[in-house]
Amino acid sequence: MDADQRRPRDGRATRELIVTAAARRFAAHAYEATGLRDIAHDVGVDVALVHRAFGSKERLFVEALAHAMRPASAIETLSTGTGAALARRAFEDDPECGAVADPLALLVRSVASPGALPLIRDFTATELIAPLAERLKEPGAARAALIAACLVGIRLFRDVLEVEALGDGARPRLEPLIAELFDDLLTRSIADV
Amino acid sequence: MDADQRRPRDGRATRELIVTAAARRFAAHAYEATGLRDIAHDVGVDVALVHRAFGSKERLFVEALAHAMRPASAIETLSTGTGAALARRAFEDDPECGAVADPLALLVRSVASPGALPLIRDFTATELIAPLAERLKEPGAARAALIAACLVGIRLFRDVLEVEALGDGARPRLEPLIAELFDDLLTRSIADV
DNA sequence: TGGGGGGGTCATCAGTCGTTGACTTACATC
DNA sequence: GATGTAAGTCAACGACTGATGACCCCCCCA
Repeated sequence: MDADQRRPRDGRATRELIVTAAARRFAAHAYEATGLRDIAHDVGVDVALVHRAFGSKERLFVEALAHAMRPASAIETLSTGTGAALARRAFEDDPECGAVADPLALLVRSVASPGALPLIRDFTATELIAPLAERLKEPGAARAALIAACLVGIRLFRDVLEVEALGDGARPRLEPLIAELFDDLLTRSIADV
Repeated sequence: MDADQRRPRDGRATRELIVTAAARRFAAHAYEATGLRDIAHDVGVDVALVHRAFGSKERLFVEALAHAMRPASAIETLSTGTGAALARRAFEDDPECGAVADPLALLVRSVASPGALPLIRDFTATELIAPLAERLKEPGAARAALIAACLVGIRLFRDVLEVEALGDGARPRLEPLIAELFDDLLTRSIADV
């Protein structure tokens, strides 16, 4: 962008820039499809610096994931929200995350990327499902996982596969339906065996 | 495997072998993570042959997708089935597909793989949602897309992310719940605007 | 004012990938 | 049995990836 005026040599600041750019790249394309060189170019910096600042691409990815999580409302919305709030997340990014990428978008894009898989697996279990689970009535983990799975599935179809039937045009009719669905999952009693 | 005894030089037969091996590989790992060399090795053949037989990796992928679809019951189950039958597909591969890989597993693994994305996008729209849609009551496309999205989401969490809460242990409690969910999606009236 | 440490760059490595074209071998046909 | 054609192999290319290590230079501190 602004080519001539040099950025001050501030390690912390550029680290922040890199992680933000990485989060955006990873959320817009998949893990494999995003090169360190792309991220470096966004920041206006050499690849080697990106690599040395985080040690490896994988480390940078988890850092980006954590960074996107930081405006903690992301999970907050998911765990305290009603079915309606959850249904909203099926159609749009968390508005609270501002400049940072929505962690849900990040997850959806890079799920099934072999390199990112173990990272996302861990992230999903400890950061997404576990905190959500302990706020729901038993069996919390199952409810949480089911809701998260459907949420991810819908966003996958909407954002990645761009399925027409789930486009913005269908939102007015579908969002209430999905809200009811999620409310069901949140509250309906689940029979033992 | 059997190193010394050569397979007869039958182009059609080896083509079949290649496409089958490809379907299995693509269903077990992601598109990007599967190399033509892996597939060639499975069949016991040179990479160049695999490539020349299908023109490109992408062509081989769509061929594998179509091949997995062939025991057409895959879509049949999805489109004629009740919520219970659909819920079953959330927990296991279509038993009808036999030696061939379940197209759903194939789709789940490679969704979000940048290389496979346009192919899967097309496949999902024309082969999965469209035939399913025309058998459901209005709005069929929306119902179909929603069910498919949740199905893919759940299998993604189960098979790829290996989320514990959706493991086989939880199946007895969850499958009926999911069946009710899908029945709702199949039949519940959807309000206009 | 002069080191020194860290931010930043550069060239390059090692590896993998899909792809290609020239080559060899088996089989079916006359 | 010669021959044409398709099946299959081999070696290599070019592009791209993440990762290194040597290097430069700015800025702070003594």
